Amino acid sequence: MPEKLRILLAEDHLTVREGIKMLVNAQPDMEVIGEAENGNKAIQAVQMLTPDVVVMDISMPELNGLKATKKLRAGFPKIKILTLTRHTDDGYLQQLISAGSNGYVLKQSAPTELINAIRTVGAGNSYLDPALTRKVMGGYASRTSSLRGETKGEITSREGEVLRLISFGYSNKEIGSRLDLSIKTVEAHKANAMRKLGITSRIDIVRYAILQNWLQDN
Amino acid sequence: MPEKLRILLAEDHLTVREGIKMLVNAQPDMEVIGEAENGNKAIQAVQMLTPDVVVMDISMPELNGLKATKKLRAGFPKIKILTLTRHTDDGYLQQLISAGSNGYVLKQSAPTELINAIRTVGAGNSYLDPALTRKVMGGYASRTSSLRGETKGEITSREGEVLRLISFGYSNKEIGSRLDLSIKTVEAHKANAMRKLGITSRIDIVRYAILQNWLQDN
DNA sequence: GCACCGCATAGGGATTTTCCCTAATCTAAT
DNA sequence: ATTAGATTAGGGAAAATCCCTATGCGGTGC
Repeated sequence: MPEKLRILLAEDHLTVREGIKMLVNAQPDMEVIGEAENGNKAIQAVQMLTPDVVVMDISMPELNGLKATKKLRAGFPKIKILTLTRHTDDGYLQQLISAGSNGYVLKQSAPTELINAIRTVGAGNSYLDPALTRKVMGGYASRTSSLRGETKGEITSREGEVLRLISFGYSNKEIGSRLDLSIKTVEAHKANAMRKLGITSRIDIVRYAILQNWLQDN
Repeated sequence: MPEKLRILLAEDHLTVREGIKMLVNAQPDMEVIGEAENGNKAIQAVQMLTPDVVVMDISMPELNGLKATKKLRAGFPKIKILTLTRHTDDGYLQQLISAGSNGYVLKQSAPTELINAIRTVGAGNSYLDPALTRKVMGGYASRTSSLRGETKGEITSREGEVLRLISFGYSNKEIGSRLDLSIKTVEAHKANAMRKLGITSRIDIVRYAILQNWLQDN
C-alpha cells in the first residue's frame, strides 16, 4: 500500500469535524493531518501541511469555502479540494466548479459517499454527489446566462451587506441606521444588486441568501 | 460499573449522526442503540427501544425535534431528551424547556460537551450549554411573558403558513393571493401570530423561521 | 488628459405596503 | 348558553418601497 492520503478538514462545526475525522481515520488509506475552522485558517494550514485533499465546508465564518477554494486554487494548483455542503442547488455547484473544486458532496449523504469522494478526488478525478448528478443532467440550458457574459459585474461587498440584511428581514431604514447610511443609499444598493442578479422580488433575495448560506447560525 | 446508558439518536444528517455515534460508542458508559432521521421515526424508535436518553436534533423533516419532544414527553415521562441544535437563540430555549427537554447542547460546542451533557441528563439532571447559560443569565427579565401566562395558545397552522411565507419574503398581498385570502386576513394572522410569539418585527419572524428550519433546502 | 464606467452616496415625489383598530362568523369547550 | 379562540375582513393613518435623477471619486482606455 502506498502512502496514506493526507486530509485537511476545513469545517467550522467542531462536532461535525470530529465526526468526519473519526470516520476518515477509521479508513486504512487516509488520515486527517490538520483541521481548520475557517477559510483563512485553511489556507494557512495548507501552506504548512501541504495535504493531498482539503475537505472544505462551504459555510464558514470569516472566509467561506467558496472564496477559500478560489484562493487555494490560485496558489496551490495541485491540491485537491472536496466541497462539503448542505445544499442541493445546482446554481451553486456551477460557482464551485468555476472556483476550482474537484468534487462536491452533500452533508446529507451517507458517510461512505464522503469516503468514496475523498478517494476519488485524491486519485485525481472529480466527484459529484449522486444526488446532484440528477439535478445537473436535467435542465441546465436554462442557466447559461453567466456563460453568455450577462454577469455584468459581481455584487460588491456593500451590496452584499445590504442584501444580507434585507434577507434577514430588516427594513431599508433599519439597514440605513445600522450601516450609518441614508435610506436612499440602501435603496440604491438594493436596486443595483438586484439588477446585477437579475432578480425582481424580495423572495428572490431570500432565495439568494439561502444559497449563500447567510441565514444560518446567527 | 452499572449498565451503559442507552442512547437514541434523532438527527436527519447521516454524516452528523455517524459522527455522534462513533463519539458516543467510544465512551465506556454509553452506547447508541438506535437512530432516527425524523421526529416520527424517533417516536416509533422510543416505543420499540425505550432508550435512556434521546439526543434530538431540532431541525428534522416531517416532525421536528420540538414537536417530537412534546409528544414523547406526553407518552414517556421518564425518558430524558437532550436537544441538539445549531442555534444560540434563547427565545427558542424557553419553548424547548416548556416542551420538556432536559438539556440543550449546541452543535458548535466541543464533542466533550455533548458527552458531558448526555451523562448529565442521563443522571436525571438538566444540562444547559455554557454558551447559552450566559445568554440566559443576562437580560431574561424582559422575556418573562410566557411565565406570566401570556402564551395564550400556540401558533395555528394558518398562522404558521402566513409566517412562513413572510419569512420567505412574500408581501402580505402576495400571500393573500397565494392562499386566496384578503390582505386584511393575512395581516390579522400575522399580527395574531406575532402577538402569540411575543415578537414585534419582521426580523423576528425570520429568526423564528430559521429556528423552525423553514428556510432550508427549498 | 479626458471621456467613460462603476461604486457609493443621496434627495423628491409617487406608489405600495404595512400597521392599528374594529368587527362579523363559526366552532369548540365549559 | 356563554365564552374563547380561529378565520375572515374593512377603513384610515403611517411607514416603507419604488422610480428617477444626481454628485463625487477612482479606475480604464485611447
